[in-house]
Amino acid sequence: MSTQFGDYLRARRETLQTADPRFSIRQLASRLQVQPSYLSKVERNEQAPPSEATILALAAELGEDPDVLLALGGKVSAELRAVIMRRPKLFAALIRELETLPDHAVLRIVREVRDGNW
Amino acid sequence: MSTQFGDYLRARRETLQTADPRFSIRQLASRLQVQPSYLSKVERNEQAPPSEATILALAAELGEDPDVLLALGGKVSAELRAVIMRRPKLFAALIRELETLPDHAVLRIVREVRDGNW
DNA sequence: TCATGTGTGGACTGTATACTACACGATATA
DNA sequence: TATATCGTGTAGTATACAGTCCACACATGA
Repeated sequence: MSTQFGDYLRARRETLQTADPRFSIRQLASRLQVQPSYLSKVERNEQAPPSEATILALAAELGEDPDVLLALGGKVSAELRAVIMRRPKLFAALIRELETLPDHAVLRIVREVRDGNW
Repeated sequence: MSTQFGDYLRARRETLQTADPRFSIRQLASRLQVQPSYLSKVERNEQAPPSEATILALAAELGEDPDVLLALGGKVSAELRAVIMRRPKLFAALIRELETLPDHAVLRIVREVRDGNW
């Protein structure tokens, strides 16, 4: 298992906690509407990463990028999946093509599309 | 529910069956290593679409595009998800940017990347 | 010392997923 | 008229997912 999620979450939460007691497991769990013991287990990788909805809430609370946190949890957002599934052939070809392309090249595409050069 | 999957599958299989008895529910199910009653239910949308593995086997048997069939089943392949999860921020930005871009423009990107213009 | 807050342990739960097993009646074939 | 093949109906199942619930021990501050 990607034992990453819990470690990452714990590190991030503990950092925030030093400056703000609202980031104790208990208080954070309460805002996420889950049980503290559950969150504790997730942080210690005793429990698989939460659902997409909970991870998104978590990202919002921790000020993290939702897509990154979802990826750490082994997920891709339903939103992105929906975009792909609308034109599966097209996006499958694209993603496979870009798999090995370096970051800066992909970013250039993103920017050019955004600037309307297409 | 996307009542599409079953209809599509049934139509495709029946077409093939007219020319080749190997495409009866029973014989096809046998090659897929599932029960015929299960496949029958899937075709009549009485049962949710199968797992990714079974859909991929189905696509191979029917000569269909795996990504398209997966999409009809409401899924995105683990392979593509893995590519996204390796660079979630990058691919999330890209996919959202391309969401509304017309097919031909996306295809142009695919071709240009393939031709090494990046 | 007592209330409050902290993290954690153990057991259990509801729902979904992805099927199987077996049987039935209809149809076609020999 | 056996035999085989067809599609389908009913019931049941194993596993994973995404948590809950309650209890415990420790620490801190009033």
